[in-house]
Order: sequence, then C-alpha cells, then structure tokens
Amino acid sequence: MATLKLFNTLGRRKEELKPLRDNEVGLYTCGPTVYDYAHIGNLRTYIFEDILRRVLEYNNYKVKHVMNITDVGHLTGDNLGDADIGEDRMEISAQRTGKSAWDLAKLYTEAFFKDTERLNILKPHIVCKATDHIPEQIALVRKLEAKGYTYKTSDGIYFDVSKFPTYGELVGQSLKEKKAGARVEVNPEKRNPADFALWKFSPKGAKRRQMEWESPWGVGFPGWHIECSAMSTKYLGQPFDIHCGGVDHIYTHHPNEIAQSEAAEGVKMANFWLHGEFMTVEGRRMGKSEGNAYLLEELIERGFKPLAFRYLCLNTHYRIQLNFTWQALEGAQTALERLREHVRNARANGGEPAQGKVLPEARERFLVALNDDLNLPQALGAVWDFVRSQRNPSDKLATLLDLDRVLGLRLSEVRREAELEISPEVQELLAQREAARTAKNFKEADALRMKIAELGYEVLDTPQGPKAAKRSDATPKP
RNA sequence: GGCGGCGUAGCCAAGUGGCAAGGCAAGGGUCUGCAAAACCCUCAUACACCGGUUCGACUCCGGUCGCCGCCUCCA
Repeated sequence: MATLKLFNTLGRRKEELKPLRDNEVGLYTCGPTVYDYAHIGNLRTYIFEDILRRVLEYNNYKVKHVMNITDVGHLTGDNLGDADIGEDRMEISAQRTGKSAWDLAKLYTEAFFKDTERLNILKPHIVCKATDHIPEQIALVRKLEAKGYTYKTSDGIYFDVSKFPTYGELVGQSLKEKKAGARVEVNPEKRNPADFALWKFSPKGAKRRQMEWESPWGVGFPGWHIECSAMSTKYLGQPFDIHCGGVDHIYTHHPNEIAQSEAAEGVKMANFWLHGEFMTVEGRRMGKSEGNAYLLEELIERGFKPLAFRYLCLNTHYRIQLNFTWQALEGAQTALERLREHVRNARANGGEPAQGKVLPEARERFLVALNDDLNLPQALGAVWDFVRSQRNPSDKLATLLDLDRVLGLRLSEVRREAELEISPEVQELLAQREAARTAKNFKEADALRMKIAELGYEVLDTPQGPKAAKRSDATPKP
C-alpha cells in the first residue's frame, strides 16, 4: 500500500497516515449548522473532505465517514469570553422567518444535501443530528462531572479547562498565552476565559425555547461542542483516525472537543486533525456582510454548473486560501467541459472502458500527487498531461474513469447525458441540415444551423457525422 | 495590538537551492464548405519590493509594503 502523507494540525507537519485498524479509517467531519443555506465557502470545505475520503478509498482503505448536523446549541457567542450572551442560531432563524426551529433544521438540512449531491460529494455513511443524541451528550457531561472537570454557574454547566493541562495542544498555544490575548471577560461567573458551556439552562420566564430537554441539571440544551465529542465516540470509538473541519475550528471548537473527550475517556481523541482553508472573493474576505457569500444556487443562476465549482476547488490546494473570481470559475467550467469532451470523443472513437486497462504510469503520477497531502492541483496537471497523450480510446477511458474516482467529476455519465439532451425535433433538423450539406446547399445548411442554435444547440460536424450539443454559453455576468 | 499564513504571467494556480507544472484566456497553424471539437506551435530572463547568505535563490535569512486568517460567530 502506498504511503499517504497528510498535514496534521496537531504538530503542524506532514505525517504518514497509520490507521488504527489495518485497512480501515474512521473519519469524522464537522458538518453544517443548519440555520441558513450553505454558501460556496462552506461548500469548499465539504469538497476538501470529500476528496480526502475519496483519496483514502483510492488507497484501498475502507472508510467509515461520520458527519454531524448541528441543529441546536450553536450560539452566536458560545465561545471564549461570552458564552452566556449569545443566542441559539436556530432560535434566531426561527424568529426571523416565523417558522419553527425544527422545520428550519429540516429545510436547511435538505438544502445542504441537495447542494452536496450536485457537487458529487459522497454522503457520509453516518449523518447524525445533535438533537437525536441528547441522552449521549447528557451522559458525557455526567461523566465529566463525576471526574471533577465541571462546575455550575447560574446559566449552565461549564468545563474547567484549568483541570485539563494539555488544553491548547492543537493550537500550539498554552492556556496562559491564550489568556494573555483574550479580551475583556464578559461572563464573570466563568473561572477561566477559555472555559466553555457543556449544558445550558433554558432562560427562565415567558420566553420559552423551542428546543429544550430535561436533564439532571434542569431543563436546557447542550453546548455546541459536546455533540461532536458524544457522537464521534459513539460511532467511531476513541481514539479514531481523522477529524476534519474548517480552519476556523482550530482555535476553539476543536480544542474544546479534545478537552471534553480526552478528559472523559482518558485517551487521545483523534490521531489526525485536518483543516480546510477559507475562500476569499476577488481578494477580499468572504462574508454575508460583504455581500459575496454566494450560494451554489446563485452560481447556477449565472449559468455555471455545480461541477465547475468543484473543479475550481480541486485546482487549489486545500491548505491555501482559494481566491474566487468569476473569471476563474469560467476557466474551470471550460476546462471541465473540455475534459468531458475528451471522454465523449474517446467513446465516439469506439472506446469501451471495460475493454481498456488503467495505465499504470498515469495512475502512479496521479497517486503520488494525491498522497503528498492531497496535492490535487498537481494531480490535475498529471490528468491533463495524460489526456493530451495519444492512447487507444479504451485505455484512455478506463484510465480517466479510474482517476475520476477521486476527482468526482462524473466523467462516466458524459455519454448518457449527451444522448438524453437531444430532442427528436433537433435530431430531425440535424438530419435535414446534413442532407442540405451533402447536396452542397450550404446556404440552406447554415439556415438550419441557425434554427438549431435558436433551440439552444450547437451543430458539430465530427468524423462520425454531425451531432448537436447543448450550448453552454449562458454568459456569466460578473 | 498579539500570533499565523500568503504575495508566481490577463485570471485560477503547482513547485524546487541549479535553466519556472497544469488549466483558462490570447496569438498562429492542421482539419472543415464555413465552423466547432481535437491536435500542434507560441505565450513569465521571471516568481511583491529592498538587502544578506551562497559558485548559484523564486526557493534560506532579515527588513518593507500589500492581502488574508485567528485572537470575537463564521467552513
């Protein structure tokens, strides 16, 4: 088995992956907080995680992929410094839209999976919702309580980080250093600024929460971090192999998960921690307030295919900020279309993937790039060099479809799609034009071509005869 | 203010102490009735700027500028 090296945030260096069980890898990826639609920056992270999973599988590991859905407890300020002043994101969205928090969770969860499906992101083997695991979270808090890691304030049960000496290991920053950089403490009941809520009490009075549960400490709801600890342990055991998320989680969410899990179980939580970088847009930070936190839906409205966005993401290493520009997305879309055209041509030239063989030299170069910390830009370079080389169509197809197991660009579906898109009406016009053309009546032929173009198709005369292709020239407006 | 990352052709970008991957765009050609696709060729004396180390740096060191991130919710 080839050596796969990954950059481990824990230690800040590339390390060889050595799974705990021979051929199996336990993978936990932090999922969405379903209080709103996911924007393309969010989606980039899920594409990175999808690539990781596919690379693991390409290396013949059996992957068990678990992802959470945060549908409760993620407060607007549930972190360092102001754990008691935030509001639950779900409840805020509910107030804003007039829908129930539960309905919204369902709505945005479905929207999320619709997006990931369009991006050909493989669905995790286990998708677990925080609200479906309240007993597990309560049990974990009780365990921490029994071991003396917690204390109670007027608004909740907190984790005392001073009892956990290695807190901040992931960050490479000691508690003391973190404290020195912290701002004004806004929750005077907390013993240490880095302490965080494990369980929050429902506010007393008229303003009832929509999401709340009974617990040994009274009615309330779980803290944001506890779900990941409870569910990762439940489904993957502890320790497990790889834990992923966005870079924003390096400093608070993940250290807190580590503290909870390791304090409770007395063993390491996960061996590898991988983090995907953020996106910028036209060189500026991306955010809702900037008006550039685009949704996948908006890209589609501008005439782009979801997989063009996926291709764009593959073209930049996951640990480097990706600068999103419309021009770059157009480039990605063209490149993807061309790649698909190569598959189409290989098919047209009689290529049958089942009769071809995966060419070892192409696969090797591709794999070397992948196994060096998921260097997809370099892997794509290898793909293009291969695509431009002269091969017999069957071998070419077999190889490209093999590489696409990682790329996830749906290259195997190219043929079917091309056939489906041509309506009988267009087929008929195409036949008429070919007849005119054969009769050297080019004026007539060109007129028919215009007619076909009006129906949204482009006429292409290929060595195998004329064909129509759906025009993808919906010009994007920057 | 503290800590960290980045700055490579019009755009997205990979990379290495020893003559700068790949894709998009652009220009030329083959093919075509004309096109499209495909294929071929061209396209950074140059890797933000200024110093230093070195036989040699884009790659190492120091400084400057710019952008981004974290320290405060965010993938």
